[in-house]
Amino acid sequence: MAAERKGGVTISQVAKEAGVARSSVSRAYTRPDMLSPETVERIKAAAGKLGYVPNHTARALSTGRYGNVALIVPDVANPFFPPMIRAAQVEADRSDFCVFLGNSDEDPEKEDQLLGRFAGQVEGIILASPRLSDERIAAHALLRPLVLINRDVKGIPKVLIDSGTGIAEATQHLADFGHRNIVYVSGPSTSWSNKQRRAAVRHASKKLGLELSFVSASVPSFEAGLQAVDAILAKGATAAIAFDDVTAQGILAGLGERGVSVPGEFSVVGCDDALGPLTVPSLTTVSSRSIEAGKLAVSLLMEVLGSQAVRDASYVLETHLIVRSTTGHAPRRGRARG
Amino acid sequence: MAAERKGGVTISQVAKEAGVARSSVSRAYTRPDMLSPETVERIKAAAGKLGYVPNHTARALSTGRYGNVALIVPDVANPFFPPMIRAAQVEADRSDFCVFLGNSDEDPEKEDQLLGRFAGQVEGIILASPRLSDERIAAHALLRPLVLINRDVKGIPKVLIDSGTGIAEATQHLADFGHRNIVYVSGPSTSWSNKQRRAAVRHASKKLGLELSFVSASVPSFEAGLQAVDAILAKGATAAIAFDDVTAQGILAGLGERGVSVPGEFSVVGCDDALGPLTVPSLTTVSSRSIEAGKLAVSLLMEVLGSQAVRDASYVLETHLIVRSTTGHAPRRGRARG
DNA sequence: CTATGCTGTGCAACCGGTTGCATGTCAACC
DNA sequence: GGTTGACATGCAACCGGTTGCACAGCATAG
Repeated sequence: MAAERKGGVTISQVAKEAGVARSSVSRAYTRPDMLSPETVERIKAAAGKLGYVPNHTARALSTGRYGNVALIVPDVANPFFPPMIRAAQVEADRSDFCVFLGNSDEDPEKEDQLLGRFAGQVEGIILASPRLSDERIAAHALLRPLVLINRDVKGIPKVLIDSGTGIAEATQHLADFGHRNIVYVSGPSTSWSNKQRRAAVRHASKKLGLELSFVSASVPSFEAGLQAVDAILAKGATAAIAFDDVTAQGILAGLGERGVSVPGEFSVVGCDDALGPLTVPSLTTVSSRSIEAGKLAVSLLMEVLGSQAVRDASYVLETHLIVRSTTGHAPRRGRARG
Repeated sequence: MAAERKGGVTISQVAKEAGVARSSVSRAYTRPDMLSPETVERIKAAAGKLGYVPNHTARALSTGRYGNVALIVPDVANPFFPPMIRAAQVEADRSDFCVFLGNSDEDPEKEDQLLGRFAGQVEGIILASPRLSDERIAAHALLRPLVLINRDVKGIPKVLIDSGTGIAEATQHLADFGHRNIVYVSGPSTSWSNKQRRAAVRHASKKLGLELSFVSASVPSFEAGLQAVDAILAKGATAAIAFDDVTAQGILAGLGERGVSVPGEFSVVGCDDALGPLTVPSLTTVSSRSIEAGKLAVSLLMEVLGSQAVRDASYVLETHLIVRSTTGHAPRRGRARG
């Protein structure tokens, strides 16, 4: 309870107060079993009296264990990431780790820089949906423990969200509703997730005998979705599966503008469940499991830090379709194009 | 380009390589003007050859300048915060600072803990919309530089988003459309922003001669908005201003369920512009300026770090109404209740 | 030609912890 | 009863930088 001055109480002050050596104070915290119970007691009492708090930084310097991890994402403001960040944060907390957050702005260069800046003060790094090349990722992984989310690089531990399963369900769902001609509105070509989703919808359509076309919304945004609508309608489809929810919302807005009712005349499926049931009408989508991914990535990293051995573990999270209000029966006859 | 081993190159190795003392290597980076240009040159060359990178942690230990700041928010996943976090991140980056992110889960206790955990390794902390008591905040501020966002504690530098101006515009906007009876759907009672918004709508209504009632959605969530709808309609109002966009979305959904058309029969205004134009119909709302707030808070913190003197600066950000599609003319006659 | 001052560099202490090793104590064992 | 060993604690070096001070070299002033 003593009034602490700026900078705080040090181990030496506690040692003096308790009448022991500095090393004993240190051990009272790190290996109390090495000391007699009474000594520990006495030291803790002195520490409490002085308001001592171990200095994270000093400890890190001598042990090399920083007690920090970094999480780097392409865009904090993309609704896909915040839940993941939050989960990672909570999980790290359970191990008494602090989380550095980095925002790469979708820029590989920036990502590289951040990796460097954090390097000196974290024990491990989690890279979510990295835009960096496989080579650079591998190079960084050589220097310090790295865990990837939604990226598959040989030899590096990773957590993958398999949106393929959910997309397959979505395709089946549309087929069940009688849709015979659908469109996949694809996202960034460099995205691992986009590749996976595209492949899944193709595979499922083939199996179900649906006619499938592709429309590209190079960046996943509301505007891109909006602009894709004409191309989508031109394909003569009655339903669309979008790369993500934000794109899907754009598509919905575009359909609205053109007087196409959803789900009466056209069905739309999103991906990532980034918006929840918040929208009107609420979007049928594929669960993202980003929360579990964040949590898992941290615990995987902790595992790697514990034993050097774990290298190259992979977790794959399956996803599922969440049916809400933007999908319904295919219109009786292929609808007249507006 | 030399192959670095885990742990990295140290100042001593560079010193040996360059044939100088360790202190000179240090000075080559921190105060090159103290050294002859050739010496600096030689040291940098040696450093480059060895792949030396100054160790952030060691430097922090001896200087007390950590080069890190912490940002603590109540809920990363609340769409209000990610843009702010992102902006803070970017701004910190410009000063070569790294950002720790803390998530308090809306829990004062947790917030206190985080503050403690970060204490040892950051130079300053930004507390966004804290749930902590004024006393605890003041206590922490005594120990280290603190900047607040959306909280007004005497003597502590802060950035306030004045949603009052935007709310006043919203009220005027509704009055212009002929609404005479409106409802404010309030948020958490402990929230500084909620108090402010409530006061603003009251003040504006009085000035404009509008009839105003209150409905409480204790937590700001989609469900809370949904559940508030009956109470709102019971007031006989033709328009509602909600504490935030998420609540507003809930209200829209509830109105939809009851067959009340928006904006034909009822107008809704949100606050924070957290969802952008993504929704259908797009929400009329009050800009949040959370991006500027994040940026400003960091630069204010940097200022405080630079000179001990700045204490107790305040920035106030005015907000404005963003008109989209959920507001319109009041129905001719007070609508028949559903 | 000696006193004075400036410049560039090195020495060594320090930041606040951790940890290998040495020392001292005491009980158990042969 | 002296040896052995377990246990508790202290000493001092170390982590990788920073920085006050001392000192050497040289130029300028008196």
